[in-house]
Amino acid sequence: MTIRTRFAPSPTGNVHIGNMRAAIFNWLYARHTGGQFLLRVEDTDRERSTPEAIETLLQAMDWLGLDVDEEPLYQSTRMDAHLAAAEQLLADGHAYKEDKGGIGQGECIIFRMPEEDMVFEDEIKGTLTKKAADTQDFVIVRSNGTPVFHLANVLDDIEQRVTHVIRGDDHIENTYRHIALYKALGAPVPKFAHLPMIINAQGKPYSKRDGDAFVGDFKEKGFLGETLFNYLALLGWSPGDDREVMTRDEMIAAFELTSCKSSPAQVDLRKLLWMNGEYIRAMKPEEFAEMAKAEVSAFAKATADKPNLDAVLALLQPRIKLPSEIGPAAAFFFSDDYEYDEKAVQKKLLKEGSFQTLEKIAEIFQGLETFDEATVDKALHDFVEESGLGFGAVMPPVRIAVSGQQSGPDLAPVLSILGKEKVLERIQKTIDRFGA
RNA sequence: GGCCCCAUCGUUCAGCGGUUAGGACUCCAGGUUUUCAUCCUGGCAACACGGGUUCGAUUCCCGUUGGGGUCACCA
Repeated sequence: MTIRTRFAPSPTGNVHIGNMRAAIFNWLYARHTGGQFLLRVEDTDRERSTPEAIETLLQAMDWLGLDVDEEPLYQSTRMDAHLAAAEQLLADGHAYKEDKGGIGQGECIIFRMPEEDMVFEDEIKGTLTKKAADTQDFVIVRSNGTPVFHLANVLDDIEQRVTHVIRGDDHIENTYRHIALYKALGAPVPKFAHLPMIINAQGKPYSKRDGDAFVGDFKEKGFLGETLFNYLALLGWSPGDDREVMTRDEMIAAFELTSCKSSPAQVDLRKLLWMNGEYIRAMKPEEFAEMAKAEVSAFAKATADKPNLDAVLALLQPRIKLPSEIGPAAAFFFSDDYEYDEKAVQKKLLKEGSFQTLEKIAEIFQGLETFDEATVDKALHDFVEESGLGFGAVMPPVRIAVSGQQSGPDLAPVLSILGKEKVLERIQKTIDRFGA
């Protein structure tokens, strides 16, 4: 039997990472078993299920690489089928009508829970049981004639021939109802796997009400889809060994429902950030350049004598964890208008001998035939040695002079990329400005 | 409150009766002969508690405590 899993979100606003994590596990399991991964959009709440929300959802899935094997099923198209099933349930004596009062008017259809105790084998949690006395009949069709979640959800899972329902463990209580529904409908009961919740920094599960942790937020902040996928996959699951940064294929190969944990996990933004850095460092230079394009577009093309962009990016790639760090780090390469970091100036530049040093360095650079990295590096080292000043007295002033910063990539390549002329110009400018 | 689920370093993932309880993130120290980042080395840091079962429990069972879920004509 081909395994079929599904992701069944209601497109009400943004999808939070708890939901998306469930989607990832469904996808991973389908891919691992060579099965199919399906999408069902539970858009029966017309108020909140807007086309924009659906578009946002689809984009988030695409960003994470969660490809589906069949056209999405839109639940709103299934209302007739849902109601027909409710009528059948009524006819079979599995449901009855009642006026429960309340705001509604008239009768709703209520499903009759079986008298027996219930038990099922959860793929993750193990044996789960419920006494008949602890279950209650529940509404499947509202008095206004619309189907309720439980009915629609089960019917659509039957329609999509879902074999494994993998969802958050906040659905455990629902599962007893759903199993009863499957049986009353005469449909095979799928396997269930209940994932532990992902909790926020306050220890509370993410929910629709949470104002943060939307998938799109992570994209906007510059996290890569691959990073979030990998990180989320590791929340509640592990390959059983010490691997953490893994390729998609490795995760697919290693994924098992039985190796999922059943205790909740908290998102650690610091580790996510670290992992993003890992993915960025692993990028091919052209991929990194593509990503950086937007970050440097503001200044990289405007300058006629701009330095080699590829060289700058090569210097930056190992140093950043988010694309947003590229712009600020690259700016001084392209603009002479860089700001001088006040603290750096105070601490490292306005020191005894700094300006004499800068003048000497300028003199030495002036005499260099070529200005490639190795030459510049040698010149710097030779000067340090001959002058007896030490690196700490030489490098910082030079760095501040050409970049305004007290930290950054290795100095020699920075100088080489800027070019002799620019470097001399900037050293002179710095002396004029602060050395008087 | 009833019912249900959960419980290893601050976080995360290992451990599935006998281990110096391991890896990763974070943090700290040192190194890679300028800084920051990377990289390398080392370090700090955990089995919630109490009973059992057992020659022996982090591991199995029960209870306590703590956390969470669920009890809708929401999904």
